[in-house]
Amino acid sequence: MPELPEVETIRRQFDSFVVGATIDAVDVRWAKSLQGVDLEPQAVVGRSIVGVARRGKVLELDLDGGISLLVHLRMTGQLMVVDASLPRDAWDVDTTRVVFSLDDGRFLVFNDQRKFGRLVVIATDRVSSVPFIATLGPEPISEGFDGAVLSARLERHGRLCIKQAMLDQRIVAGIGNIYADEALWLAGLSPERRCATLTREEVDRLSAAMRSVLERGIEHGGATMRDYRDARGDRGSYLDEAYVFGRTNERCTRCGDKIVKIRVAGRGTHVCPGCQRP
DNA sequence: CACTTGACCTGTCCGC
DNA sequence: TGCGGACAGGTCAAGT
Repeated sequence: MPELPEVETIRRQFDSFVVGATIDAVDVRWAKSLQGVDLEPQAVVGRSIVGVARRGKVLELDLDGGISLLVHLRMTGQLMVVDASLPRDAWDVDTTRVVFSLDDGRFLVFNDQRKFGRLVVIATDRVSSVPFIATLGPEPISEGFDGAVLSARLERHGRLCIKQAMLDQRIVAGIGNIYADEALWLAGLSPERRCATLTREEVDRLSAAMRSVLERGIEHGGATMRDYRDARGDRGSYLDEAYVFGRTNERCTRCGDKIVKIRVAGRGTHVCPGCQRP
């Protein structure tokens, strides 16, 4: 379940060792995985990767000629760059959906067990019109993000519980189930609190906690439950450091209470009953 | 308009 | 052992 830190990890890797390469060919194994908007998916062939960006959980590869390749990994998607020296059966597996051949002999491989991920080929100046980009809220690790911004974003959603609001990409971009639980623990807030009941001081704490856990996630190369891999095929180690996520029945490092897993807004949610009181 | 449910997918784990 | 069903989770479309 790649969230902001996982996608940012991949973005940085692409920035350092993929930008400059040219796509020589595309092999599509599952047609729905790669789609074009007003363009054939094959429009990427012959183009070089000139830049890479991230918007929320979406990776944007900018190609020359004004074309972009958007990558949304959703739950089980993996985007890896493999060296030509690796034997093909080491990386070409039955979950491989799309393979891009690069001009330097490497392959850009999209694996996705559950086929939820999407690669979208679109004109760069039309990227903002793609549904999963168009409605994105502010970046929680950007310079200007603070309690005032978050407070304004929550204003119209007073009856929503705070965890559900955090998962809504229109309110804030890039947070998923893992980092929502982590940020709420760090801020000492119950995920079930209604947005309208949060004081300004609590929203300040929460905005700072979001930034903190996301940056910590990036430092650890993201979080791997089962499927997430970075561009090198490596796992992220954040869950070794997690405060509550995946630590059901373990002791809270802050108050010693036993961490429990509950259900909030239909999602598995990890909380410390001691320091996240409703 | 706000909120909920279903669809998209496949693998894993649980209980019977 | 075998099997049905719940669950995992991000987003959009459709329904209430």
